Amino acid sequence: MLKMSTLFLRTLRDDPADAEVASHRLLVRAGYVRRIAAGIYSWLPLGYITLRNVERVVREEMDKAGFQEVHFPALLPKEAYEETNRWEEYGQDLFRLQDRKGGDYLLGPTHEEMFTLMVKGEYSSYKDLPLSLYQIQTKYRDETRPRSGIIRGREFVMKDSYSFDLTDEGLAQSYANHRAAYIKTFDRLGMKYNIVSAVAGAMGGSSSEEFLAPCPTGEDTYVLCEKCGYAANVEAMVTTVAPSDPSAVGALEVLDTPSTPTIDSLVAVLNDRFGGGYTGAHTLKNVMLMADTKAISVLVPGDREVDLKRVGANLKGVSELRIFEAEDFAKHPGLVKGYIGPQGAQALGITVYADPRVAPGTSWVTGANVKDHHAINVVNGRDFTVDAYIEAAEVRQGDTCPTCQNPVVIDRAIEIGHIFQLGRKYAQALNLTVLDQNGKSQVVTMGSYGIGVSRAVAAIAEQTHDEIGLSWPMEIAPAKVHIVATGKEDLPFDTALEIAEGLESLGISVMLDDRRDASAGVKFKDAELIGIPVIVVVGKGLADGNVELRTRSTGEKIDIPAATAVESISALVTSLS
RNA sequence: CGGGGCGUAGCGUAGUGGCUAGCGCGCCUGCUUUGGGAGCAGGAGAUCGGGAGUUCGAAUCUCCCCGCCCCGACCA
Repeated sequence: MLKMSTLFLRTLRDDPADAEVASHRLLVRAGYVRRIAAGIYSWLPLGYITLRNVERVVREEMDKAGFQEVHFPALLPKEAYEETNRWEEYGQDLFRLQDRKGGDYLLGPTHEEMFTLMVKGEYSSYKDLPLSLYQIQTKYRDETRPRSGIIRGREFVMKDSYSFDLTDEGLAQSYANHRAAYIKTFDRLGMKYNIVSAVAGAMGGSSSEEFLAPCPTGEDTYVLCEKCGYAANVEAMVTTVAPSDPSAVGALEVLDTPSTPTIDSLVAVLNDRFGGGYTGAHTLKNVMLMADTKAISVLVPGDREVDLKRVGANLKGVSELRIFEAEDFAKHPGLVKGYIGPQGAQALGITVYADPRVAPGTSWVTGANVKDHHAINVVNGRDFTVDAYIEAAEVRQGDTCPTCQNPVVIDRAIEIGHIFQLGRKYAQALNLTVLDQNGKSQVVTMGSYGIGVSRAVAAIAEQTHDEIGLSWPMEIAPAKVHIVATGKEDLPFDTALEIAEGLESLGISVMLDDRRDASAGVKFKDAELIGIPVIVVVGKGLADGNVELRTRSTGEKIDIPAATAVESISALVTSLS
């Protein structure tokens, strides 16, 4: 039983000045966490109980799914990470340190290497597979910009699992098992979430999905079709375009269009000359990018910007992507800034990528590759060649759903889980093989699955709080019932304690506000701020033999007889669970 | 890393060159009060983020450094 007279807790009347998002503000005000440094937090008793409750739910669901818990150190030698090249690749985000002998160590940002090596050390037969292992660990990433309190910290608690299979089909099954376990986990945690397609990324995994908790302060943007339920990370959103018939389009014509280096200026001149009817959507924007050391051109309709995140996510094997700079133009004298067209781009050694909207047969107004000149009736496939199609244009509210053609909405969310099929990258790099039925050595295929445990605490707070404070789902609240004793006589305090003991004997956790010196108002405010789902007030109602039962989330209040309070409270707890 | 804001007691803050750095919350003592962040009286608590400089005098002006928050870039 948590007794507020002795609980290590101090609530704050004012919002902390350095907290902006609700979860951060309220978790600090209600005495759950305290900031130690940017992105680094301490957990006070109430916060730590809540965090452990989330951990407990996650652990129970992983165990139920047949995954086995192990535990690695957070402090790791660099060797394994060198073999997979991540000592370098992870860059500045990796916390590195040295021991007294000058040996290089890191604080684990994720543990693919260690799991792979652990399995390699123990197993060597296909008969041992499939296998799924997990851990709940403190992870360290030296984020460029930690933010939003514990939503994006530099130290955070994560559940990471890894599956090991002989075949691709086996991996697909392990992936499905994890997906199902995640659904159960997040349902139990009382979260609203969407499962969205994500981009597998440069490592070539075939399937990847994110569990996103919708919330206005979330940092991930995703697309949702409210009609058919299609959901995708913005990077993974697919564009569908009806085919177009170019036969009616006249021949390419070059126009003298002085001083029109921007889409707007070009549209104005076109409308002036042809009597209107042109918009940015009729023009073709040619954005020049450097993909590592290669110059590429990306074609999008003139009314859309190129979304570099989408291009980067969909361009395989490119590590750095950036907009052309002055010196890049200097190296490509064939490109006339402001008047670039895709006609003949390949002859200049440029690879042409086009957004699906720039479909074969579509006709455009675009640069003529001559200063102050544009070309009209420029047809894809007739007047220029696209080397590859790639999702490149920004996604907008109202774009067409790829499965049902309904307009999609764009929403913000917090990423609380990510599952993906890793494939053989790590097993290959670290030489994790098993013998198959034929005695032949086979590289194992892996999946990797993560849940942000500490982040989930914040995400739940974001989704459930109201103007007056936190409001936890039953499963993770620091206690199920918060009993407030008011008045100056002993009776309410004695009665409250009796009820509390009665509940605890039924296995219902209780926080008892037994402070003699705090006024009723203070206790009520604290109870609302702390957010335990059931609040019981034992005070003046006792004169009529009653106590008051409140539901935190709805604000509903009813009087119940004190004599049968334990039963009534227990029933309410059950109904809210 | 680019842009913006900020740093004064545990928390929220006032104080643009001049007296002992002010106020509210919280904390301690006493009395009173006890169903919506009570009242009165007394009290403790601050090297004004750090360093250097200008000045008779610096929380206040100048320079350097550190830290924090927000937007963007970045984030297996």
